[in-house]
Amino acid sequence: MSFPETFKALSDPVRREILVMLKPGKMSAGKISQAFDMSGATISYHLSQLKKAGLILESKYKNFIYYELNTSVFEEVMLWFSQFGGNKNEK
Amino acid sequence: MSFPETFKALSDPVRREILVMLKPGKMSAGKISQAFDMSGATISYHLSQLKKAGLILESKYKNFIYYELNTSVFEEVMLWFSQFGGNKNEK
DNA sequence: AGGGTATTTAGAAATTTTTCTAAGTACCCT
DNA sequence: AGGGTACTTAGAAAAATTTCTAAATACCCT
Repeated sequence: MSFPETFKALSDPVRREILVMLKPGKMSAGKISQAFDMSGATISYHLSQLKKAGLILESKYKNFIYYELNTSVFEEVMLWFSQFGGNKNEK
Repeated sequence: MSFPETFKALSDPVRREILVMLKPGKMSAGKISQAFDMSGATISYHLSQLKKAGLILESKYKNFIYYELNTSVFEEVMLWFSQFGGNKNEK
């Protein structure tokens, strides 16, 4: 939820890859896990970090837990970056 | 220089604060150091991380080393974020 | 040249992060 | 109910990061 947490969450390559995987839409923890050569517990840990940072949302259906991007938090981070004038689309 | 390095560099609060301090322009290592309750060696370490990440540039004049933002790398990071549609200014 | 100032480098301690295995929880489905 | 699947939690090991002090480097200036 807090800014420092969000940046910490974004600093790990595995977590960034998860975010990219979620671009098309919801995906279950197990399906996400399959993409990595790591234990399910480790991926669960990364998902919890992303969730704590507010970057993803979770929902349950049957035996599965689905994760999806929370785009509003991305906007906040973008806003932080825009103070450095890096935003070419700025007026 | 590499993407993962850049995100790692941005994950630390001290380093982000340094970046904000550099917005108005060049500043010497010593002057930056004064803003923090840490040894000069520690700030030097953080500056080296930011430099390695390409986020800042260094130049020397007399007995001082000056650091300044390297805005082009910020743009690259913004670009990464824009894939998530977080950029409100996008066409 | 040589003392002084600014900053970095080295090496080690402290802290945090990442990862694993094993065990636990929760829900599905017959 | 009870076996099975999906996922998380706990606890510990391994790895990476942050910080410090002390020493080194580099340049200024008289």
